[in-house]
Amino acid sequence: MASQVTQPQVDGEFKPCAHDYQINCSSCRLNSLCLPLALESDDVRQLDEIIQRGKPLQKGEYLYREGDEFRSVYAVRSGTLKAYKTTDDGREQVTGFYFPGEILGMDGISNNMHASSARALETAAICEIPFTSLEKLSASMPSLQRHFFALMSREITEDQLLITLLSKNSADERIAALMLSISTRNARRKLSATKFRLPMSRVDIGNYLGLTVETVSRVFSRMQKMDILRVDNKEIEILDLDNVRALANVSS
Amino acid sequence: MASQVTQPQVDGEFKPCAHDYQINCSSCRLNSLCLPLALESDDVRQLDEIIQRGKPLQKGEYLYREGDEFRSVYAVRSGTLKAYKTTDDGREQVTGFYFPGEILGMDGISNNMHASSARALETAAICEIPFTSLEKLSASMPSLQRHFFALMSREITEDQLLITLLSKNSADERIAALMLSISTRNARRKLSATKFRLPMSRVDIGNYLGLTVETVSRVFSRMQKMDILRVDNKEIEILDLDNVRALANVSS
DNA sequence: CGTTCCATTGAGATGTGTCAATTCAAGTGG
DNA sequence: CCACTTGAATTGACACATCTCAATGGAACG
Repeated sequence: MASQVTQPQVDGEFKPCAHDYQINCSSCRLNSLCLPLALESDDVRQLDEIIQRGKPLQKGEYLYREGDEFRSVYAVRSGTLKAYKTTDDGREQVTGFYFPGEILGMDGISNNMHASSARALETAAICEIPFTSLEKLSASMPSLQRHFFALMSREITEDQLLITLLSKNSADERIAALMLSISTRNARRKLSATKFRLPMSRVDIGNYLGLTVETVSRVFSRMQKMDILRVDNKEIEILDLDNVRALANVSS
Repeated sequence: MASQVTQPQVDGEFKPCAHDYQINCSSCRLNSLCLPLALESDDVRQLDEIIQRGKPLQKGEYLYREGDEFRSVYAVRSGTLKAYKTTDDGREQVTGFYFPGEILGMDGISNNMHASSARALETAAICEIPFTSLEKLSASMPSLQRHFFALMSREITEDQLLITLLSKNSADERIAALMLSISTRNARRKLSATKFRLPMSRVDIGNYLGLTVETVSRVFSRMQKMDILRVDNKEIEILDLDNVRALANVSS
């Protein structure tokens, strides 16, 4: 339902990243992270043609909702989104955060219906990739097919990492792992690996990591006291990356 | 490494399910659950040709190990397997149990390397599906491509279900959910939904669900006392399926 | 400047883990 | 066939990490 409107429109608050919204894959500075990763420039052009670029999503807006018909997968161009499932008794489970260059929506393929909801944590620009077109293109473009298989496989391994985290690790370790994950993903985008702003609330963090808000808060305080992290509301500075890595104690 | 030997060989203990190990997809009684699901009979024949059927795995034997080069995905024909990751500090995390008709190994695609290990919980017959062949076939067979995308997507949604379970549910709810899952999967194979033998140990169950053996045992005892389950070592009888469903409180 | 939402901090409750002992089941060798 | 060994499962007592409930503090916004 609340998916993309195709008319581009520049938004005030979003200006800092003042790209043309009709940018194409070839010139997108994320193309080394995103779907075009494995493609020749000629293939990129074909991919480009099926991608729909809509107006940015505002904070809180839905990209798709659980139960919506599955039509497309989505690449984040700027901003951050969270994906979450709603359990039968109405509680939420955040299943992932998605940063620029990352793909979401693949859980909808199996039932032709989105298995989770996705909404913007801040203003976000999205590339919509209609799935039937992607399928057709994949059939004639082995590297794209392979790359898309790989993307889905990566989603699986990442979910398994989270499963391990939830199943085996303490609150401190979970928070450390999340900080490390965000740090790593920032670094891939050539942003600071040690200083960043969390786009999500403490509630979302707790929800994602299977902890209460209070515990999240206490862990942050504790780590601050131990000079591992500097926490100022959503601003995070990792003071001792090795220590965070040791605490997280996951390969990622 | 310890993958399939292509020479068929009938194994004594395994006799109860006395199929010809050179069975093909068309005549496999699982073909309505497995990869051939969405295929025309002509397509099934082509799929058949790329599938390698090896001699059964004995209890405890590896199908593949974490770090092995990724070459194939695998369909379970009989028996049960568990997949698990080993964390940096040497602990295990069971990420899934695989019953007949189910596919495993897809987490290896993204890095051309298996991200988890898989071993037989009991004697198990396996169909090996070389991935490069599957890719080629998929490119020319849209329904196969679509179906394989769907399978991977299902793996993702199932992992997300487990994430929710681990993050939000009590020990009782987790056990109930697992019992329900096994029950449902049994029913799909036309087996009893209420009476079955657990192929995995209490340790594996606890590991999978993020609980200690002791807790698993206590929950079983508690449920037995409440006349929800009858537990005799690995033999389980669900006495009150509705109650289990209510406890599990997951859609699955 | 008040309202609202989000984050922090404290005190006490509780579910699950830890440690330890016992029972049970399944081989194995004499 | 029985004693012995070994590994799996159960049960109990206690500890502790995290949750719950409640109050306070701070930031954002109209």
